Amino acid sequence: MAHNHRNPDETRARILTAAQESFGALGYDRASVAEICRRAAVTKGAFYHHFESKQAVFLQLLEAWLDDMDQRLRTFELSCALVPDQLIAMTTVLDHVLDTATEQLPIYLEYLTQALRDAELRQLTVRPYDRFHRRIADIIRRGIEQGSLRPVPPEATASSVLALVMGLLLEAMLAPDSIDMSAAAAQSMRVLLAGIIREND
Amino acid sequence: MAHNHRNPDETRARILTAAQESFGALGYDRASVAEICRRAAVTKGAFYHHFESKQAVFLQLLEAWLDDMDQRLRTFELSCALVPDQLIAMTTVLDHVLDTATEQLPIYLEYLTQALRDAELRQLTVRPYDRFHRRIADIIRRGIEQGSLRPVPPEATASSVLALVMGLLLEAMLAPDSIDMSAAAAQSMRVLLAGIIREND
DNA sequence: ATTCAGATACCGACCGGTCGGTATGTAATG
DNA sequence: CATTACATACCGACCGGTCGGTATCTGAAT
Repeated sequence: MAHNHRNPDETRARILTAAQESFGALGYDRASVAEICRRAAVTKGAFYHHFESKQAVFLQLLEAWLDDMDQRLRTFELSCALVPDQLIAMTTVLDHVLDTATEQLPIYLEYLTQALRDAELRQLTVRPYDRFHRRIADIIRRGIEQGSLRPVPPEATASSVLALVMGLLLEAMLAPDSIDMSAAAAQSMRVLLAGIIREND
Repeated sequence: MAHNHRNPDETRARILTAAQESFGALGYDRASVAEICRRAAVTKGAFYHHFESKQAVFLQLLEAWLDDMDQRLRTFELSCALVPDQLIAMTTVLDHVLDTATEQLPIYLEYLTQALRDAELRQLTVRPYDRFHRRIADIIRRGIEQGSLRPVPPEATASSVLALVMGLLLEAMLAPDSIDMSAAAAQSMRVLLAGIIREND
């Protein structure tokens, strides 16, 4: 091989990138460590020097992705004065998700199914989801306080919003070429908002 | 073995059931043919006598599931005079999915993830999905005609409805013990409907 | 400035085990 | 007796992970 000896950071990064590509293309089980190493132009020795196991690599990727999503959502925390506008604006996060991760999303779904079978892994996966949920519920609460939303139940409504977002994501994966995602997302959010907005005109 | 020699139909059914359980519990890749056979109290010979491959079994289960869903949705075709009531009623399909298949839900997710990667499977999955979509769009069109819905774009709104349903399904898998699913689904649908209903009171 | 010890980074052959699938046999059925 | 319906033994590919070894670097003692 002798690609660029002695650059542990870059080696690590290459392994992670290769793993992400392999997982996305083949799924967790079918993406073999050998394949990942091939793609990263790295030997198994290097792989197991930097990571404890195949699952550890996947976990790292998953956490990084969730952190990225969380950070992105946080940027919209106080972006708009009016809550409805903010929720509409947040749908643009979907654009990024689809742009950068359309290929990777299936493996995160698959991992989710595996996490559902393991109590420990489940917690790890569900916690960020709950964070999203709480964040959105807070936003809705704020909207109710400021009077831009009707007094809907915040938690249940947050569930609806999240469900809508997740569903749109699924839809985009199933029919990626059908329509403009950002428009569809904004439209859907507008429809849903129409039901909870307090009309003051 | 000598369980009940010479009952091909039952053997076939047992294999399918065992496969569904195994896939649901372990996922497609980890659910080995040997494990499926063990669970079905059947040998590999029987398995490969009745089915061409492991994937063929998987495909059969997938088609059966999609057909079942489609049939169930069809029963609501003309159940209610008013379209909003009909859409609310249709959320009860989610009850069935959750009631009878809580254990099997992961495999449904796996159906999706596999379909996302495999072109052939994708078509197979997308077609019924499109059918659902068209069905709902028709219902919405009917609602607009009968005046119970505002003149929203039917296709886009159908996407929103479907996305909401799929998202709720995902949510139920993530947090199955959190709340009553049927209530949450109906509530979400009501919120969404509030945005497209024509108020005439 | 040189040496050298120990840590770090990496190599690649190899291991036990599992996998989907097959070849071949045999017993029941019609 | 031909066909169907299984059973059993087995195959080669491949899997995640290990291990003994090597190359490269760091830093402290000389």
